[in-house]
Amino acid sequence: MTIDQQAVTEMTDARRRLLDAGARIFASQGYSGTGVQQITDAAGANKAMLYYYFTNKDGLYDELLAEGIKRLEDAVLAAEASADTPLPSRLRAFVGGMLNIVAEQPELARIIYREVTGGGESSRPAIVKHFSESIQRLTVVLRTAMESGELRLADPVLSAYSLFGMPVMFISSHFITGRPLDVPVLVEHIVALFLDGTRKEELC
Amino acid sequence: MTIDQQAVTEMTDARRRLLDAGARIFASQGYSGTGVQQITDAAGANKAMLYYYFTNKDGLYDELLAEGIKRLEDAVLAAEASADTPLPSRLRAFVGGMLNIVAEQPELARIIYREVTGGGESSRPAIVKHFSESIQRLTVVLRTAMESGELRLADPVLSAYSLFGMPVMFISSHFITGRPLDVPVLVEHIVALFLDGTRKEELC
DNA sequence: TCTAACTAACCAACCGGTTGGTTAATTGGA
DNA sequence: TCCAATTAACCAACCGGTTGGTTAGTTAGA
Repeated sequence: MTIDQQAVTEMTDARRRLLDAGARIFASQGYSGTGVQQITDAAGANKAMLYYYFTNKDGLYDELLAEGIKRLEDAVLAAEASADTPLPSRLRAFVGGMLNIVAEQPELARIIYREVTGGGESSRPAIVKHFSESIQRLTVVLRTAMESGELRLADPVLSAYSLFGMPVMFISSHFITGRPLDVPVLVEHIVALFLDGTRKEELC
Repeated sequence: MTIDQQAVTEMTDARRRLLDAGARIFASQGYSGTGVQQITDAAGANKAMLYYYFTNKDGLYDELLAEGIKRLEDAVLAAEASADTPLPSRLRAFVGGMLNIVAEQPELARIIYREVTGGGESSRPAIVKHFSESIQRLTVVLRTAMESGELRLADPVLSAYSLFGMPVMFISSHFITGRPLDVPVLVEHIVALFLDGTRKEELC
């Protein structure tokens, strides 16, 4: 058992180490700012191993992007498990999902959000696709809520972008300042602001 | 007159061409993704000229950052000229200022926002400083409005981040999709959402 | 003549990517 | 059971090209 496990887990050990080192260094230095040698050194592997497992630098990067996107989509699906709960809790699940990934997988998250916020050097199709699908999915939720009278009539697409922008802002700030994210507090604040605004006197 | 103007404007002509080309290429490819040769070729200048005028690649980049930050701060100051107008119009001035710079100086704006959203390879001090000052300035406005009863009591710092995040999201989306920004519509939408939220039934 | 503006040619270091080959385990046929 | 063939995993050395940066010298206008 121990032998088999070692055989299975350690066989592709270098591969995993390359992915981990790549995630760490790409996250902090970006794509062009990171050298292949730097990754393989950090992974304790020979440079040729990167080409053996990932064909080239882009291959490693793409696999990291795919891993990150999969994580994000899992969170979206989990949030959609709350599809028949009231709108506020659905929004909480969505926003909380976004923030939790950053807390759990900060390096993958940073790579992804660098691309999402236009920091990428060339817009990767996989990112653009995921991003526009997320906005669209959120748009549908909001439009439905408008039609059922839960939300007032407004442009659901613009509303989706705005809601999306708030957690992204906190995430960006977390990356550049290094300060921790208090997820429950942020979720509550964002959803409350999105639903009820900040003005005291409301038009009744 | 023409001679003097030419002397003044054309003397440092290569310098300006380098700045322009640098802005264009850094904006689309990022710092590490851009080569010095690429800039000087695009500027129609010899490579050594970049070192003559800016000492090194970083010098050019820093000057572009400074130029962009100055632009942003001019806009903030212009927005603060409306300091004694009602809160909604002050917010409109602030958000409109952010969006207008993107429309007017898209290349400088993209370089700046790449840094702001954590897309930079290393957090440049000038950017972090400008960013935290902007948030702080907005926080003061919101806190004052809360104390005077215009806004309901909430965390003014979190509210400032959230308000900031909305235009930034539209800006990011504009950079990656290339779709134009409809500034007046976005300003109206963002300020309305920030003040009154999206919910239909309000608690009175 | 003096100096600011400009250039061609050059450099070491590094880039992403390849090569040819070694090692150790796995497989399959006699 | 034993051995030959195959395979996955790994590595040192190297490739052509590009990087940021330098230098020594030229041009042209005041």
